[in-house]
Amino acid sequence: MAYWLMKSEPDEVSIDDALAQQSVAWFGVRNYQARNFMRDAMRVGDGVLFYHSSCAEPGIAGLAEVVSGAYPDPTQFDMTSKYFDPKANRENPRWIMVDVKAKKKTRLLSLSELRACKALSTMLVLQKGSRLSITPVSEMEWTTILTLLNS
DNA sequence: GCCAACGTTGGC
DNA sequence: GCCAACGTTGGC
Repeated sequence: MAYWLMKSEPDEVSIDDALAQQSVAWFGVRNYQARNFMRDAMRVGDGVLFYHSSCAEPGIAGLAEVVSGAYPDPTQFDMTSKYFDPKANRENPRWIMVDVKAKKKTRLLSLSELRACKALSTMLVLQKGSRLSITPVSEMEWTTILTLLNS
């Protein structure tokens, strides 16, 4: 059992949008490191911190769970999609995704609050210049965040 | 909209 | 394999 932080732009898929669906297909990841995390390390049942990025109030907005293994992201083949990749082909897909099920909306644990918590200073998402949309979260970080959410 | 930081591309 | 140029991310 591992833990992850996954960024979503609430204008595209917010925690409310995700809760309204049975599960959310995490399409659109176009970074090899993030892809490799999904492909090589994620397992069904892993815990997910649902993070709102590129918005007025960035931060953790909910809890979710990985509910599928990795499979090809169809938007790479869709010429009308902004995620279309001309170098991808069906025989050898470049980009994959997983399905994520939102479990609950939490209070907004803002970026500033995360930064203020010393126990969370190791979080990859808080490192200077970090842009990865999917990052592993340690068990200690996960536990600390659950505690913060209940306080 | 700005801009720092990072990732990717492609010529050499 | 190097590295300049370009594109993207994402907080502010």
